[in-house]
Amino acid sequence: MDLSERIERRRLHRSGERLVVNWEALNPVAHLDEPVGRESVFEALLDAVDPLFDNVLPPNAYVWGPAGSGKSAIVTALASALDAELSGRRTTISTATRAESSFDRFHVVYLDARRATSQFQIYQRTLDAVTDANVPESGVGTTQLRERLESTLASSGGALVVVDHLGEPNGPSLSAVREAFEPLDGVSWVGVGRTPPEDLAAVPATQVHVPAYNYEVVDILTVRSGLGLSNRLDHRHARQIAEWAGGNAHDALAALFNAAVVADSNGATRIRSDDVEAGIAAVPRDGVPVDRVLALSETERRVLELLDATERETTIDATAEEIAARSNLTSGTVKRLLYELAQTGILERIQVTVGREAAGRHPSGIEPQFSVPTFVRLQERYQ
DNA sequence: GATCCACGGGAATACACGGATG
DNA sequence: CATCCGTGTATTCCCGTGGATC
Repeated sequence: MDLSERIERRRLHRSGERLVVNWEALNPVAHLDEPVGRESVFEALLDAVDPLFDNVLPPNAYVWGPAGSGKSAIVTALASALDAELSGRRTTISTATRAESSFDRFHVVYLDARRATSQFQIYQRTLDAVTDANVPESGVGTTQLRERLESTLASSGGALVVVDHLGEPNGPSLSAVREAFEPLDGVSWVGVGRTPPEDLAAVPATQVHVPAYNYEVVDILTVRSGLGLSNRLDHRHARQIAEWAGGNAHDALAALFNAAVVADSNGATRIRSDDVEAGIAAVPRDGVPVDRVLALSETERRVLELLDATERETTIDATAEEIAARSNLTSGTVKRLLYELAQTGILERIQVTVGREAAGRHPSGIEPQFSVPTFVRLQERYQ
């Protein structure tokens, strides 16, 4: 640490200034109101929903692109902007004439398939978004909920439902969304996923391709760190992270977030090279986005938190015992959960040398496939 | 009483390996 | 030498139960 940095640190310490002034700006799971550098994709999306501006339901559509290309950032921004725009005026999209005061208008609804995993959830959350009335969370059948959604849509102005994160393990597929909304009048939907349309059956004809980021990742890091840090992120470091991330904005932001966590916990007032290295090292290549982990059930998240404090390089069996001892779950259940998490890609089974018995199938160990420090930090914040 | 869903528990299946068999 | 078999684990799959909600 050179003298000027010492002085700077002392000054900041005295003034109570912290490295991170806004964690939310660095949060790789959160999106800005105005995504950086995706203007042409925005235009293509607006073309896809263009009939809306003539008060006509647009055809269903499919938005697709690789991991970390900003699909979620774009569609969340678009959905809320469109909904706000359309809430300002009544529409005549629906043929129904019943005049209801507050929710008699067209809605644009954003659904996260990571959280709306069943057909029940899809209806529940959609209905909740288009009505002011209380929508039951359980105790009522899926059919009943669909009927209620149908009549609500008929009396209001209809809806465009954007369903993000399609085709992930344990989540609904594009065809599940089609089946859910096909029987309903007054709904168009936009599916969002990674799968190329040629690998899907019965894809909507309207498609928007979101290509991977390229040079824009540096800009994203610059904008985010500008909002989140009290000291400018060195451009060299931004370039280093972007280069490593190879166009995946999620991974780049996770690395930046981790670097900030390390630097902050060391009391540093700026992000240094070592922080960047550590931040990058904690994000697995071709890993799973942190939000998928945050969307898991409370029990699963607890297991993953405890897993972080567990010994590495040991068998699943031993890991499960250790976690079970610190939770109120049985080791059998923990073991099953760990296996399930491995099946969905959140953990990966690895070869392990310890504990190999003479006979029988070889045990394996497990390794997280997501950015652990990011998850742990966000998990704490969101509790 | 109905409904959805998370848990727990355990049955069924897959795999590894040494030894037997063709 | 290639396959099959038996035994012991690891892993997957499935279903009943109970909490929470309406």
